[in-house]
Amino acid sequence: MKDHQTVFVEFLQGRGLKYTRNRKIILDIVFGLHEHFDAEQLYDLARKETRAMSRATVYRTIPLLCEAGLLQQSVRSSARDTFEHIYGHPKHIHWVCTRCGAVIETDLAEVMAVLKQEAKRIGFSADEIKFNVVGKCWKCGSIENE
Amino acid sequence: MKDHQTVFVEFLQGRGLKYTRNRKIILDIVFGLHEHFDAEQLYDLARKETRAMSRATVYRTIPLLCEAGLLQQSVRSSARDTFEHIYGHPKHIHWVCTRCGAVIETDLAEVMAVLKQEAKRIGFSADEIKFNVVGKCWKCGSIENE
DNA sequence: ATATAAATTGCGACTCAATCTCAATATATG
DNA sequence: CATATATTGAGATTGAGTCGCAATTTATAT
Ligand SMILES: [Mn+2]
Ligand SMILES: [Mn+2]
Ligand SMILES: [Zn+2]
Ligand SMILES: [Zn+2]
Repeated sequence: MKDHQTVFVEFLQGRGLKYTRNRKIILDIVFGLHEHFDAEQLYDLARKETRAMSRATVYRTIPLLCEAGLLQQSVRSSARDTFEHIYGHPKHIHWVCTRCGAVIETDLAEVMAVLKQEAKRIGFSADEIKFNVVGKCWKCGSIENE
Repeated sequence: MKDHQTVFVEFLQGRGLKYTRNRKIILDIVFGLHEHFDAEQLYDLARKETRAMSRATVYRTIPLLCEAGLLQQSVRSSARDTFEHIYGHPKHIHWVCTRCGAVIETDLAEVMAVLKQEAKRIGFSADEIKFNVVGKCWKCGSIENE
């Protein structure tokens, strides 16, 4: 399996785009982070690497990473898009607790079998899977009243 | 099964809120519509019923309907939240085509079995399910190059 | 190295969905 | 009717995300 940098470089080349210093910084942060993050967090981290980094560049790089199959929009939280790197990671379900905000992840493998069959049936070629379940985690579910 | 109006009235009562003329208009539109819609569309339709209807009221009523279990945020499209009434409707997967924008729906019943088991295992009480698959529909998938 | 063409960048203005403020109005209850 | 409380519309405000543009960087060719 190619590493994420190779994937990105090849993606950029195929589009006639350049693997620049700023894009490298962003890529490294994205694959160094192992939680969900939003654009602002990514910007803050990138700013620590170099002062020559603007929000615009961050916002412009995110869709490139998504189109390269490296990043994916995840759970939308408090009116912000959040993201997570997906390259080399198994697909998973997000269980989002509406009380404490926790996001639990569980494997999606079992569901994938059913899903692939369904995709074949309707002739759909799937790129991204977003499976979010909203409710209460085990901790918050037992509280109920306060 | 209670009708949606009863559900809403009881929900409002339980909160010490009132079943007003505007809320009734919005509820009726929401359950008269059978496609996904956004707040602006709902506002436009509500305006046809009465001029005494503001965007603020529409935006304020939507979360009430969601909390009552009648409405659910659906696929987010062109930077807008879209919604669909869910009360009395089976859960379904959304297959979103990135080329033509089509949203195909298929039943989620088969997946639900696996999901319920998983929910039990991690002690999560699920309220909403959002299962979106992004990719290309059968029509757009065969185009590829242009 | 120098020249040329093309892509990238930061800055800050801009967009626009969604939220908030607040005074006027509607509603429920007794 | 009187009182208390919830609702409402208008328009201001917020803020995530986008865009235009001139300056800069990068790749490639001479
Ligand atoms: Mn995740
Ligand atoms: Mn639907
Ligand atoms: Zn929780
Ligand atoms: Zn399509």
